[in-house]
Amino acid sequence: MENTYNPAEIESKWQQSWTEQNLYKTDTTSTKPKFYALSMFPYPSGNLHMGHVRNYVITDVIARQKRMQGHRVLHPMGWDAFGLPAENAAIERGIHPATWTYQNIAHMRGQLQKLGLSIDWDREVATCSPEYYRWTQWIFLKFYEGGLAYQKDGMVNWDPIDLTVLANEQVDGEGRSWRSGAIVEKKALKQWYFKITDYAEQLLTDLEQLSGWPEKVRTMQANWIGKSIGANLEFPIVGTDEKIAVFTTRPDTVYGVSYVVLAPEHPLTAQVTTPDQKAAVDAFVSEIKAQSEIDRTAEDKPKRGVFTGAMATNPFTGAQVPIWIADYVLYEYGTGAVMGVPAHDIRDFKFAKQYDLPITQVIAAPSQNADAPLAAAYTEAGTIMNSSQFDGLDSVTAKKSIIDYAEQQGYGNGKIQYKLRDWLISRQRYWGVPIPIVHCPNCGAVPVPEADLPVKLPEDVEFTGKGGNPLAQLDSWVNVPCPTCGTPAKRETDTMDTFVDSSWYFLRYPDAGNDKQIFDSNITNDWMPVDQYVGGIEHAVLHLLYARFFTKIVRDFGAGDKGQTKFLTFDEPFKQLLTQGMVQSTTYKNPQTGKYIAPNSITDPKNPQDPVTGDVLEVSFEKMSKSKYNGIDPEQVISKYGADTARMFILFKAPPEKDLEWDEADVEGQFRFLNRLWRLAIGYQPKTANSGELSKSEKDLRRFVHHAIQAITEDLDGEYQFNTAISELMKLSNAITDADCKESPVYADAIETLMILAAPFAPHMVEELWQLTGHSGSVHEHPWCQFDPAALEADEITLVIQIMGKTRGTIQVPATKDAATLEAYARESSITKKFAEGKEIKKVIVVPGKLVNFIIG
RNA sequence: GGGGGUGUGGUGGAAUGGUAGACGCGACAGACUUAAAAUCUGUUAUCUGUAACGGAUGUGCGAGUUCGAGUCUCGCCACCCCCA
Repeated sequence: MENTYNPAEIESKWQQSWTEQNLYKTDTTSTKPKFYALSMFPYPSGNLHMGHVRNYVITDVIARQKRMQGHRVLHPMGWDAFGLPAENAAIERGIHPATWTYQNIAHMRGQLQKLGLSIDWDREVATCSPEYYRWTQWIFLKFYEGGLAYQKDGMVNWDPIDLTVLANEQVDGEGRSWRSGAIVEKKALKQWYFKITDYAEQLLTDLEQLSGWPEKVRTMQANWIGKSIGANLEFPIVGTDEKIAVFTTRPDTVYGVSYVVLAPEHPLTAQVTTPDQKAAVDAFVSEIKAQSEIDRTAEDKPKRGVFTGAMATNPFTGAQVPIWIADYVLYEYGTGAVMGVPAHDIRDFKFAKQYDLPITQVIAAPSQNADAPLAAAYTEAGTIMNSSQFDGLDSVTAKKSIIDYAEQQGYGNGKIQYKLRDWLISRQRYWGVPIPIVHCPNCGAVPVPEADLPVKLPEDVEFTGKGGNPLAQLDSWVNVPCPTCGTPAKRETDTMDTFVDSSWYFLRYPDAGNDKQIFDSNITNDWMPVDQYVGGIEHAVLHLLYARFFTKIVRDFGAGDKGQTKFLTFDEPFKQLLTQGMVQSTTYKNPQTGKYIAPNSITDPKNPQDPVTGDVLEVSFEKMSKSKYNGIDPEQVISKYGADTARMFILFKAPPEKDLEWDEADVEGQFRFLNRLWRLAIGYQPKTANSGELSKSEKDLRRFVHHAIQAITEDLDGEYQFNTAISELMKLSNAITDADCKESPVYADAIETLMILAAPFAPHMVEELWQLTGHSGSVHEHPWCQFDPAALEADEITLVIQIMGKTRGTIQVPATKDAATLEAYARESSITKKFAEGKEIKKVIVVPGKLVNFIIG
């Protein structure tokens, strides 16, 4: 019998064996309760990194434990396989994007398999395969049919490096592309959009259903949707019949309007501008086009604008106010026009100060010196003033009264506004899902008939990196007859944002092989919603919002002939969400030059110095990345210590939602623990039961075993505290080592329990031990342990004695829940006698099983 | 500026309002060894003390509630994230 722990050998052996046994094939026949465990699928960039490992190991432990607990588990994996890096590889290295992508998938699948994940590979999907994107196109057609996909001319975010359009969600706080990092430009283009704004209210209110999501993610989504309640008010333009509609969240301040602002792009801008202001306005408009949205709207940047020469009437006061254009007003938001109330809005206040516009206060601050002019905008609630019949109302009530009045008088109406804007899905790139539309000179935009799907990507394409979208240059693909009238027509050459692909993949896994329809709704409704979704916090807004949006739309498709009114029977796709923290590692940075230094060029890690300049380096933990030279390759860790050690380390080192600091010494610690576990289990012989009363040490060990079962089961139940679960495994292992009843069946039972409890965490090693210790079948099919509350009862307890709430010592007493008995033991103890000697005991607090507290005077 | 979060030993982190620091890492000491590695044993919050049992302080800071607060409440401070 082999008796040293050799991870490399046993891991590959069991990975192969499990595959041959089909051990992780999804159970589709039993009546067990279902559990859908899902990891966010990876982009096949070429190599697995530690973030992936953490993500998939967490999901795997959950899946394994749920299986042992008697669930039928769906635990699939796939590839978010469209996207720019494949196309860039094609341009740089002359490899076709498909070849590059499928090579990467094959390589990364192999890396994943080395982790010992209990994945059902029969359900693998790749979003770039025609079998998959056929249904992405089908969804698009349904969207189009339902008016949820539409084309619009718009000012779009243009990435000058990737030569494509980006969604708002893909532009970061500095106005840079999330992928290329280039400063995004504004460009007018006809683009395809999804009407996510139709679902804004549902996406907001249904957040309340998501009690299994981190509060943080729900808040971020709510902020992104950005609901505000206000009014559209109309300001007639003096000397014309036109009116300027403004959206405001503060109708209560309408009597304080001192000017009206149009967005520079607003169609009325050109119309109202007077001849003598035209030159200034035109110059300003062209200047604004170059600016990012962030620069235009940030509150701490100076606000700039130009007077158009025209005037508008405030319908409430009859006063005439100037019409301006300004950088901080965006055409896409609201009505593209705002009213300027300098006294009660920070930006308006700055603007008015800068251009010397009047500041009229209409809300009194509670503790304000009545005569002093405002030093800054007062944006809080208060009492209305200078507002005719509304004077004296509090501003919150006045908001509603003024909206009512505006509606009566025909000045405007109440309006709910969302910050969320429609999702721009057009991308001018090759490696994505072709939008299934043909543009016909007679019929306009014509959807490709469902029977003709998929519209396949052509393969004979040249990638030069020049001239934009390669698809648009491929005449043989572009030129097709119109599906309706047969006239020569042209295919849409835009492809879809890859976030479209990942917005519905979780609906496909339950019926991944279906080539007749997107999925059988009975099967998907059976498995969905996902019981536990695990992934990175970086998707808090983008992917998770889009996936929720898609789920609601697909739900509303209806199933017609099946007599169902809804295609999906649930509102939200992900019941529980776990956002795992980053994996960080040591970085060395030269504070003088700001450069990161590779660890292998540092001679003394305890006193790190720049090998070139000799400067003392800053040491910190940062997210692993190539540019910081701090990446740890999962494959190297696995080949050195084995996947089980890597799994244990990553789960033990930090709670799952927190950042994890990679530390080789801690990895070795886990390797040592697995070795101890190995030696412990390998030496035991199952004994036949000996009847009779258990000895004290047997009882103690049994209590320890059942405590561990309880603690680990609770740690894995919903809250997922893997770190404390593993510490319980260690404690149990320590207790077994120290036990002095090694011949007892209790001892054998303890070791067997330890193996079962450790199985989800270190699946290979435990499987090997299970077999070596004479068990048949896989430990992973063994039922999870049940704890016996009776076994937790101790004969003796440790009673804490407190005097005036301060712990003074402990005594061992026979276990009882009776408060009077416990108090009596405590009164008798030498501790109490010492501290309460000669004093009156005024009050006694007894917590059964825990403590006795004496209040003395 | 708004919203959310975090703050505990040398270190990662544990603690249903009930013995703060579980478990691990590191460090120190010892056993084994010619030696090292591996393994095993012990010590390890701070200050202080005795012959010995010990005592005081301690969860960012300051208040409060409570017999009792790392945990609950209020006010600060620092850092992080998201949105402006």
